[in-house]
Amino acid sequence: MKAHQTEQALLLLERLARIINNDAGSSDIKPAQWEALRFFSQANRFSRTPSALTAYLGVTKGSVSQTINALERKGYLMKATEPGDRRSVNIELTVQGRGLLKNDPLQALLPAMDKMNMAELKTFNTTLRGLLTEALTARAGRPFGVCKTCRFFKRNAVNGNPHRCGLLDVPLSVDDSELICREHERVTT
Amino acid sequence: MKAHQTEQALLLLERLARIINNDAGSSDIKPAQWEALRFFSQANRFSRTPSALTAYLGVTKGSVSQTINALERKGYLMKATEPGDRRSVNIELTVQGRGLLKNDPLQALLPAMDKMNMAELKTFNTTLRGLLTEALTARAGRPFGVCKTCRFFKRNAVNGNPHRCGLLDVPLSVDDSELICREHERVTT
DNA sequence: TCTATTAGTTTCTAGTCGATACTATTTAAC
DNA sequence: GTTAAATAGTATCGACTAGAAACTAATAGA
Repeated sequence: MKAHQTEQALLLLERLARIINNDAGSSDIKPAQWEALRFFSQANRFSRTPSALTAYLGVTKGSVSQTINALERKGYLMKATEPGDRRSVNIELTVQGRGLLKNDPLQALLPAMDKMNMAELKTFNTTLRGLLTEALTARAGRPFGVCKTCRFFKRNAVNGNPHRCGLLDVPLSVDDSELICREHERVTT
Repeated sequence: MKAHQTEQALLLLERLARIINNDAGSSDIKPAQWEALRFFSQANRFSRTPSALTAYLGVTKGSVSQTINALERKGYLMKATEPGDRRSVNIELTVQGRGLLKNDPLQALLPAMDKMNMAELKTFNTTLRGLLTEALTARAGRPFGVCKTCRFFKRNAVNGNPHRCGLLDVPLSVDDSELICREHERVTT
């Protein structure tokens, strides 16, 4: 009985995954490019680099390099050498890039989510997080996550810059603390 | 507050989707080829055709044709002309093809699912089904599903062949009724 | 019968992805 | 303080994926 439900879940997940992953909408942006745009729009300043995207997506750096080049060619992001470390590249979305995200095809799922109430949504998220963690550990990936749920996050450390990252030992603005970080380690409640 | 949970759900879904969709495991089988294998292993005899897979995946027939050719080349399936309609092709997995599915990389998610109890699993499935339906109607896709949950399914119609499909007006074995059909329309309880 | 539809294939172009080999820069070791 | 190792990224190759468009062959309909 439970085996049947499990089978169903896998089947549903697989189909949903395919649609989410594959539906590039009507624009000239391919699925992998959408994922890059989404990531860079949500990553904090330590994570807006090709290597962070590489870790996030779990693909090789060669693939990421090409995807980023394609987006740069199309004018949706810009690359700049990091002053502190001239090996690394900082990526910033252009106005066009941010504009594109307003029509993200992933938003097609919003109506279905609106039908859920708060409790259902939370349960759903917990389940998804469990599955994601399982899948990530199976391939030795990092979970990523926003600063304020990280074990290195120090709230109200100094005034002026309200928060602080205890790992990198740098100040964090309120905006920073809402963004995704490659160093994120979930706090173990 | 709810907006935040929704955002989280989308983020989680996207990452999980990427892993599910993209993890081809260690074999020489690519993601799209896995999906084709999974489909043909679960499709009933009306649905083991290139066009059914085309509808299921929501891609163009050209892509499907290539994927099927690749699998045939590798010896995981066989094509045969349908006697009744010589335009259409019937696809049958080979022993090697079925053997491959025993090591489906999607099984990496099973441990996480085992942690769920029956009620959680059912809730999860309902949620997924809602999302899938939403996503499918947005792109005018068919839901597919197993015969016994179809509105055309007639239980115990005749003896000998216990069940029957009311749409195609053909007998169905017990095995048939457990398989996925392209004509499936969910019964509206 | 002539036409439209349906099932599939082929070819083209753009992009994805792993693997491998490569450059440039920083860090660590001695 | 130079040399070695690690890190960030790029370039190229081959296999695959995907949509688009042009095509063949078979069936269904007017």
